[in-house]
Amino acid sequence: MNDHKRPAAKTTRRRGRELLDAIHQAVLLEVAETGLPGLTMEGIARRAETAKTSLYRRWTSPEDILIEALRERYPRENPTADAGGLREDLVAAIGLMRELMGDRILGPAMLAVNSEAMVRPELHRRMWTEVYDPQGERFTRRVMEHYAALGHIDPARVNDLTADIGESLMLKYAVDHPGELPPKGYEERIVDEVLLPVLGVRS
Amino acid sequence: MNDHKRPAAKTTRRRGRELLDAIHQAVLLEVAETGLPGLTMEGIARRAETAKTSLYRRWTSPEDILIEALRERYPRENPTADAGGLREDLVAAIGLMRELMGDRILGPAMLAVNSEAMVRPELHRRMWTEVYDPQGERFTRRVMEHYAALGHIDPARVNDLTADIGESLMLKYAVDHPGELPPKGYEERIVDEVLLPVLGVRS
DNA sequence: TCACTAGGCTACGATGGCGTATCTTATGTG
DNA sequence: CACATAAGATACGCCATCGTAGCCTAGTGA
Repeated sequence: MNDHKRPAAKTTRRRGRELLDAIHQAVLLEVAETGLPGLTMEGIARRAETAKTSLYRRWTSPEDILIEALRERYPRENPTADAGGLREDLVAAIGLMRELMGDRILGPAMLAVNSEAMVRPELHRRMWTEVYDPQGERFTRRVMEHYAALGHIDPARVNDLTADIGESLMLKYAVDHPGELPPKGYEERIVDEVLLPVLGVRS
Repeated sequence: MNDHKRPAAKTTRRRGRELLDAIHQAVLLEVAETGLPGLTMEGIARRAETAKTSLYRRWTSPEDILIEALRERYPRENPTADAGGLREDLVAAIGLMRELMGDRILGPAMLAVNSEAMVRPELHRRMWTEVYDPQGERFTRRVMEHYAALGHIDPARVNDLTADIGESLMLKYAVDHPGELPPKGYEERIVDEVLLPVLGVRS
């Protein structure tokens, strides 16, 4: 059954950037579906419609592909502190996390990776050194420090613990409601009912 | 080399409770080490030093064994509200979570299960219906409601969000510091710096 | 236009888990 | 003490992934 002219889909051979993007896409979809431990070279190859050998030529493990994909795709948003006052900036900072969770591809992928990272410290370290660190992060804290410097809030109230509250509540929501996003207005509630009181801002 | 009395280790054939306990122990250790997706009938059998067939006789999947083991071993502590006043009770309630995290066997096992559950809603549901629900839980909330009923705090401040803060911060600590326990005094900081201000208790 | 390179295809033995069947034997009960 | 039952041991065919080898070919750029 060998045609002289095969169907276009088969004759077009992707290379370089195009192929790389397809593989990155594939590894993210794959990990979202099967979980990190279920991530396999064959699976990635199947989904990317490429050959296993092509993968082995460049990477030595599924995890390497994944980390590379994440490093490229992970959002590097620049949080504009002082965009709308303390309250709005806090809401926006926490909202960044919702955006990530809500991303149809990145969201589930990050979830899968992070849940593995809880159990594998090396992976956790790797994510920080190879994915998160290059970007910065810690938005909420930056916002808090900004307004503390302006004298709007007591600097003593800004620390590792208080800066973590917002993200931790979003995280817990994800843990308690797998596959769901927090309801509309959740960030606002976090800010109004928790963060502002903690920062000593009276409503 | 056949003594009438062989070495206890080989001649003693465990059954019933004794064997069951060994299997439960094995599945917990196993899942802590390999993660839930790595959990396998053969692995459990090896670790429990029993035969794979003995496992298949009673269960149909590694996960079933695990859930059963968790249901039996999961602590069913009765939170004594009103043991030492609002602050102390809150610290104690959050401390229950540390106890669990610190348990050398149950801690890692729960971690592994929960991280999988984030990605597998059915597992999440199963944990709630078959492990958590039978016990009650929601300690922090119970404490808060107790003192709200006494008029010590504003009932309006007690809700799903505020009741989650303590556990969520402990959870985030676990996520950010795999394999570590929060430092001594962490629960106290959570209560003093976050919960009390949120509940409107002035320090 | 031609040669080189990157990508694609197939096959391979190895490993390890799956779930089942079959047989042997220890152990507590009646 | 004999027996029914629960536990242990061994073996099987099946399947998926592993990582590598060998070869083929499309696309690119000199």
